[in-house]
Amino acid sequence: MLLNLYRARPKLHLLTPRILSHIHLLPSHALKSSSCLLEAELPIDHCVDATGQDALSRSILGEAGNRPFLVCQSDGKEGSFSEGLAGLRHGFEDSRVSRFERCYVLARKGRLKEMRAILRQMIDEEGSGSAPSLCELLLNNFQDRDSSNLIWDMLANVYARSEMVHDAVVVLSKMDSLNMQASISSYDSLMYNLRHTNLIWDIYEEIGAQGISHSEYTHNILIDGLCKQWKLQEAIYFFQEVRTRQEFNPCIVTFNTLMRGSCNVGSVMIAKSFLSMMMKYGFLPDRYSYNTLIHGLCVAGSLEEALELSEYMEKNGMLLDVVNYNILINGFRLLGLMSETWKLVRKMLLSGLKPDLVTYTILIAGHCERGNVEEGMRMQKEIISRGFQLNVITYSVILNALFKRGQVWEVEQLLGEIGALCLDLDIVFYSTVIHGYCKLGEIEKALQACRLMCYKRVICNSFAHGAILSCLCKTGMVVEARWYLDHLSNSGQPLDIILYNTVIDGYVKSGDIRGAVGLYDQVIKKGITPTIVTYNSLINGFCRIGQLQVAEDLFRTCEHHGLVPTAVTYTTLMDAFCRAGNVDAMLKLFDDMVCNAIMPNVVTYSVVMKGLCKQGNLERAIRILQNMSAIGVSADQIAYNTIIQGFCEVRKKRKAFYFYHEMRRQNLIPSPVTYNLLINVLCMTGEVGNAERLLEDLLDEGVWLRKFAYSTIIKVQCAKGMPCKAIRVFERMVKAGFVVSIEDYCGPINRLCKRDYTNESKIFLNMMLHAGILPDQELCAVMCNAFYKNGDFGSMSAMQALIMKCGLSDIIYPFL
DNA sequence: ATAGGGTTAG
Repeated sequence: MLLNLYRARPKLHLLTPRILSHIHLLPSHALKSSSCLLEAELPIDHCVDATGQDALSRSILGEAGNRPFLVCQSDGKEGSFSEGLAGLRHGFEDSRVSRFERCYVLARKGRLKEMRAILRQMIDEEGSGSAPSLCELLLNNFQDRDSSNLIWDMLANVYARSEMVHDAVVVLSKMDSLNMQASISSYDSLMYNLRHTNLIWDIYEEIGAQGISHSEYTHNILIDGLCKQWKLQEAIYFFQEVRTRQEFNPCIVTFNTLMRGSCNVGSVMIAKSFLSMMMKYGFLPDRYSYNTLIHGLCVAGSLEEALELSEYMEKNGMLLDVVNYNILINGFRLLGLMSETWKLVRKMLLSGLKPDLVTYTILIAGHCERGNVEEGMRMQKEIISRGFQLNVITYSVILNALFKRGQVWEVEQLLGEIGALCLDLDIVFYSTVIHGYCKLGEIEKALQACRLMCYKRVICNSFAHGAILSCLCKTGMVVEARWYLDHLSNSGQPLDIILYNTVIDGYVKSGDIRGAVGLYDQVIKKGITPTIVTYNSLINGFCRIGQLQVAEDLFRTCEHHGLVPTAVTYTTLMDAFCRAGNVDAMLKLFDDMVCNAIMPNVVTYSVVMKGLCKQGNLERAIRILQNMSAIGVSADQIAYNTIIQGFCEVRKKRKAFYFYHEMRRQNLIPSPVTYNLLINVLCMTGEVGNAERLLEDLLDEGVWLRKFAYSTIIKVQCAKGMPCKAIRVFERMVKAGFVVSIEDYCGPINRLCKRDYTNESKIFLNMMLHAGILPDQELCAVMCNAFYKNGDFGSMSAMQALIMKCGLSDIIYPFL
């Protein structure tokens, strides 16, 4: 589906402000006002943004659509859409009335299960937003009948359970106005479906106001909701309150819920105290109690205690189940101990349990995180061969790994597979894809995923906003990113610092330090606490414009604010010092960093090596390279390029090539920059032949080179009087698909003219004209002068004709 | 009940 939609969807423009204004989404600001939230909870057809307009969905669903009858509008005419709808409506009436009739019969006979099934089916067919019309139907056709209260209540109940909370509320309020009382079960269901929102309190109070007595579930639902909203304090307070007022008898589920809530906010201690409280109440912990605590311990990194607890559980006669094993395997994964996981899997198999999709997902995620994507992919194949259907979480994990590895082809392949499965893709999936494409610079693809997400009306959250913002920044649309951010902020959503960081960095990257500082001021004004990342970006911004003093001041500022500088902070400043030529200051910072126990990483070491090379201290640079791998930081492409560049700059070819081979021995793929450096150093030291051979070898290997590699050789060949070879390399360059410009011809022609290879320079000129590029005045002057110097007056007059034709003014001849 | 996504430096 995903890929199909990519192709089939009419191409919208880049994310224009008009569209952007419609993809801000409701969830957080919806929490503030109940009416908005109810809109937000609805499926796509009834989602309207704050202004009540929804241009994007109109443009997709057609102007008339408040229900997604996509088929009806296939010819694009509004008229036919409404007619089609009216026709469908008409046909519905009878069946709806007769089905309600059956419900009344069943209600009278007390066959409530069958009655519920009919309502369930009706609501499934009608979809969300159907409550007003069903209520009207009931009012018009079944007023004053027996069992009405029951039918209405069941209708509210079924809506609530089908997660159509808005419709459930419509039915309940209609009931209220008709003096019918709803059951606690309907209120419980509604509360449960609103448990992620503030409205949970409103419903709870409504129950009290209606004078309906609580069920055994009511309090538990409220406590669970508060825990889900990370409001542990509030949950505990409510728990104590109703308990002391003796309105509530807690059960095992209550304690398990509170334990999970405690663990989720990182307090295993509090969870443990609930466990003992539970036992004081005379409850024995069940499987859920243990699993909750074991999970909490694993997430907190206390794997040993988690293992002890699971042994204790086993000793108490409770066999470990798949969930339990999964929790423990995940505990190993969280500590990066993938090599230990097979023991648990084996134990699991020996006790007759089979790993499930969750087990595999944990294992795949773990392997991918440790960089072993191959093993992850192997497991993917294994689960499929075992007959599992992967779900959206597993796919997200794998996609994320592939994106991080830059394996675009595999990504596309997998997206195609997923598209064919008609999975319901969720917000995490989309933000993974958007971020992934963004990082790879595939902005158009990122925007496509963005549009698809909006089209599917998947409600955006902070992660997805972040993905959109970084996408905009990366395309150079910082102004739009800022606009988007302000728009989010104005709609009342509390924005997290990461979103601000993204845009602040966007400003920095576009060279707009004032924009960056301006936004930083906004952050402070709003009372949002900046993070070290905020400062890192600002420091980088000032470094880029050469204001090192300000950058250093900022560095002190974050220490004052109690923020701990990271390797990025140090490395940014170190690199700035290095560029400013102050290698000693760079090394001093490096020492400070080590003294402050901030671990340098591969980027830091590369900067240090760059500085040392700049100082001519190549031996020490080599030692850094050796040391870093000794302490477990493995050198990457750029680290090797740095040292190779160091040696190239002092023309030490042997050493440069030594590290090139070393790089390949480490299974690192040299980058185009590596080859530029090597070819350049060969050319600069007169080894044109070797440069040519290297080029040939690389091309034979299928290596992708930059234009620089070709043009460096061409220039030297021309300068050394090898025009024929130069022409051949030039042809290869064109054949490789590079776009050639006038400069690419000027280089060789200048050099050939200088050495009086006028005939050969004419070949380059012809190739250039053939490519549709006209010479400029400077090039004509160079050539005319060369022809004049060599007495080639025929060519001179031909050149004159060309000058006229190109509309260039007269040439000044220094020789005349 | 258990599994997935974000910002910064060479």
